Amino acid sequence: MTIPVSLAEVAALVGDPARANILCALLDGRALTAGELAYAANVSPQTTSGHLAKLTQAHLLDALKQGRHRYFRIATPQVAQMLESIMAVAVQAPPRHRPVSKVDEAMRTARTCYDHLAGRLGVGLADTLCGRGHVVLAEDGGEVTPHGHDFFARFGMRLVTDRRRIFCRACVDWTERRPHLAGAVGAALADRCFDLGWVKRMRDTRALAITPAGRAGLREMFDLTI
Amino acid sequence: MTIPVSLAEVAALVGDPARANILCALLDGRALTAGELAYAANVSPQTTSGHLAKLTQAHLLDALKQGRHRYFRIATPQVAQMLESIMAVAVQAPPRHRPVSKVDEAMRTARTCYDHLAGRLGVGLADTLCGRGHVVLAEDGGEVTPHGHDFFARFGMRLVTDRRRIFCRACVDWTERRPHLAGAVGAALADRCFDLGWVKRMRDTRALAITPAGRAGLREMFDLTI
DNA sequence: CGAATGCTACGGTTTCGGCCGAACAGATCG
DNA sequence: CGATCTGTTCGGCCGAAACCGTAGCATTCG
Repeated sequence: MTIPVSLAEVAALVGDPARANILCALLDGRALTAGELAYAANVSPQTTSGHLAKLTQAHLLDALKQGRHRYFRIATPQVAQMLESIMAVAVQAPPRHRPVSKVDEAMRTARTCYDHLAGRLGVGLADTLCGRGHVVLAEDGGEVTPHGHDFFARFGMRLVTDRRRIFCRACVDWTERRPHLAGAVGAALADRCFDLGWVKRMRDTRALAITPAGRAGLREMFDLTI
Repeated sequence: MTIPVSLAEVAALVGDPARANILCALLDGRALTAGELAYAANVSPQTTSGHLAKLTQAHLLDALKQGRHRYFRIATPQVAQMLESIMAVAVQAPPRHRPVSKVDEAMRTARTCYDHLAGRLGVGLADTLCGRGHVVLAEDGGEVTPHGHDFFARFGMRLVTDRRRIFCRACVDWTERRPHLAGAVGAALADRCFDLGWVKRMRDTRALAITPAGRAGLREMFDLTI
């Protein structure tokens, strides 16, 4: 019975509100300092320090020392996927009171999800790609069609055939409750959108701003108006 | 900031040892009574009752009343996948002291994982299928090749092209630390093995017994000796 | 070299939640 | 209709852990 024990240990780590805030803040893949995370978690730096120690000891986070700062980031893609899957359950579990805040509204439009795009933007892209037969998505998997490979190449995406992350994966969007594109394909798509200057990161949030160029490009290439 | 809150709530539910035991006991997809779950969780029936109330209220479990018993089971495949992904992190997170017990040894050989096969058996099947080019597996996705479709048809599996679960999925095995077959294909493969009488469930555990017929069949069809 | 900054270590307080004993509600059976 | 079994509710106990204040160590800057 050693399995449930470690299961509970990891889940308990995520189960604390302050630590959940920290992990969510790191979900866009960037590395943040202990101070920034303390602000994100709404607790004092001392308390945050303790939490960060636990999270790194359990190898949920990586710590990177740089000068008098310490940068923390999600340790492995598995950890990010774990958090995603918990969120997928969390959003549809309780039909609870869920007030819409202003920040949430921006997040709902477009945001990063570890290394790919989510929100209305992410779901919209996935819809278009599905509708045109470039990809096929289901709740727990996905596939790029030959047409899709051609299209992605024309779009300027380099699909690396890595041994560890070949495939595209569906990730249930926790605001739209429908799948968006994740995995290697999702990451490449997001990279390309950043390179083209279609979207830009905003300060202090995972929400993304869609630039005018992005608006035009999305309409032209993907029939998409957000 | 409503997302991290619900994230923490769900994770905290899984984060209690007793509840983790309950969820693990239900991971093979069967429905168990409150009493059986109390035994599995190693706590009193009263305590278990409280835990079960919380889990069903959060829609992690389904409750089914039948006579004077109440049967509980995992509510949705998403919940099962969430638990799998947490375990995937849990096993590789701490290089901790991990004593090998006897029960664990049986589990390590062959067991069910929600609705598909895991352990040395599951990993071995995945290896063979990969090696022969019937499926391609990566850490976060998978694909059935045309040859694979033929082979599965010859093997007597009915691959339903359901809109919701088309694809095959890799599930990182927490004992072997390598992927085994999950998703619709994994479930169909497991079903076929049960139908052929190759494996049988054992009492009070998710471990599986491989029958003599199974041993022969696995060697003949899959070059596999467990 | 002192001062300021970023982070961590320690102690004490407080709150939260798991746990069991006892009592209660339905269902089944003789 | 009592006896028994399964499961739930209530009340009180107790331990674990989250939190902050104070203090201490490293790094950078004036």
